[in-house]
Amino acid sequence: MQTSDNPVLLAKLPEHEATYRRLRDMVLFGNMAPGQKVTIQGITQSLQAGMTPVREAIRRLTAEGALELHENRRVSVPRLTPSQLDEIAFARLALEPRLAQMAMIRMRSEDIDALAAIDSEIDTAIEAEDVHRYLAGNFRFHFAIYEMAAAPILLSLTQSLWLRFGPSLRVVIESEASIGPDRHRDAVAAMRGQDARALSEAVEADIAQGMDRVRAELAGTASARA
Amino acid sequence: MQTSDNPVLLAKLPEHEATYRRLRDMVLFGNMAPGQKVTIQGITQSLQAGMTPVREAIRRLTAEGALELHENRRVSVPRLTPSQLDEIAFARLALEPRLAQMAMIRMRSEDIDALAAIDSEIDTAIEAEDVHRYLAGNFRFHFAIYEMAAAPILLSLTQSLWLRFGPSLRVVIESEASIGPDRHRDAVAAMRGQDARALSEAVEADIAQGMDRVRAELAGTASARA
DNA sequence: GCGGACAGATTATGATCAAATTCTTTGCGC
DNA sequence: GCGCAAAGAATTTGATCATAATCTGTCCGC
Repeated sequence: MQTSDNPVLLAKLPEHEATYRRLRDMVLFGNMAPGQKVTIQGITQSLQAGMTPVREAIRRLTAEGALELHENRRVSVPRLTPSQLDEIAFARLALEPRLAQMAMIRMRSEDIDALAAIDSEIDTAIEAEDVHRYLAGNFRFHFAIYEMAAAPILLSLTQSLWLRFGPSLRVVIESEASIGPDRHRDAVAAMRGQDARALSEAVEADIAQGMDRVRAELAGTASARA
Repeated sequence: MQTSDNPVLLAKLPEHEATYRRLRDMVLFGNMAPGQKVTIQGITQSLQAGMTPVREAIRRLTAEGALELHENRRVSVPRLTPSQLDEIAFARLALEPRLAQMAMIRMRSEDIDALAAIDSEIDTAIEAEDVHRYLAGNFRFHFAIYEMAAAPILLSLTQSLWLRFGPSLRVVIESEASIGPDRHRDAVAAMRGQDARALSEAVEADIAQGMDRVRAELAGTASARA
């Protein structure tokens, strides 16, 4: 799965692929709210695309868990329950530390430098309070690592998980909670030292921290809506 | 995801859903060979369906990893590499024992009886050398358990994994290797005794056994093709 | 309340266009 | 004259669109 989204190559993509990526990025980077309704005709107009490509993109995202079909055959952005969030946390903890370890073995010094660069971009995004760039940077940081693991199946499972909690991140960011310790920096340090154990712990801590923030915010909005 | 495929309800399904399930079952139960080409017009004719439903079913299966898109935008059934098989085995071992444990807690005595019944159906299918019924029974046994875990996200990840190694099962069966000890019976016994540890071990052993058979066969056909 | 018509949205079909593969033919060199 | 290879035509396949048919939910009138 291509995550680098080079704009030069993006022009030559087939319509359904371009539509898929635009919708996916909206889901991934907090541009869609949990519970939001998604209509084919709505997307058709807002994205200036035909009906068939939109249909396909929606089906694909639905299969990946990013969107949800109701019995009425309506489509919406899933609203996570605490129990589902636990499932995601469990699966992420099972997959992502492994991916990171597999990646570390294959990593060159220059790859680690690139990761550090991404991480500092994230810091500037945080300072500028640019939510979209923060989320995009965070995604790039994690998947730049995971892609080096050369484990396409585990990677696609992980991508599916990120798609599922993506919409919930928006709310987290809006609350501007405490950022906490920088687990990315710990991870980079562990990779520099080829310390598998430390890397695993850094990734686990990052996941736990992120999921906890979602969990807290989810509880907040749930009570607010009730 | 509906796996019980009740034929009464199946008539009322929308075309694209029915097409999806037929294709999915073909993938899952060894009716498609790894490497086989899948053309949209070919499916249109063999399944007597329209073009749009077939397109959607293929897109959906592609998103789930059951089918593979090439750069030429052609579609085929993936041929697993040993490394990918390791990924699947790792992910299965991470997810399925957990699902089984979650399911066991919610299980009633009658549910366990139903599982035992499925398992004996499997035995008769083996005696009759009915490959399709054996594979379908095996699938039903595992997912009857996993569905009781009430963990939809972990369930869909697991389903994606089964879709990926489904086509490779055909070859395994053709070779009619030794069946080995019946891990299903061990699992049922563990559930009867509410023994989480034993259940986990039975599931792990069943997965390891199954994956090993695929691995051995995969190595065989690889050398045969070389 | 109950029922039916209406509006909005989705599903499904078939046609049309574009891309890729295959096959054939043509031309060159030996 | 023979064989290889490149060019091009024909076929196959995929992508997109416009449209018709179907379904769902709602709103009005009784």
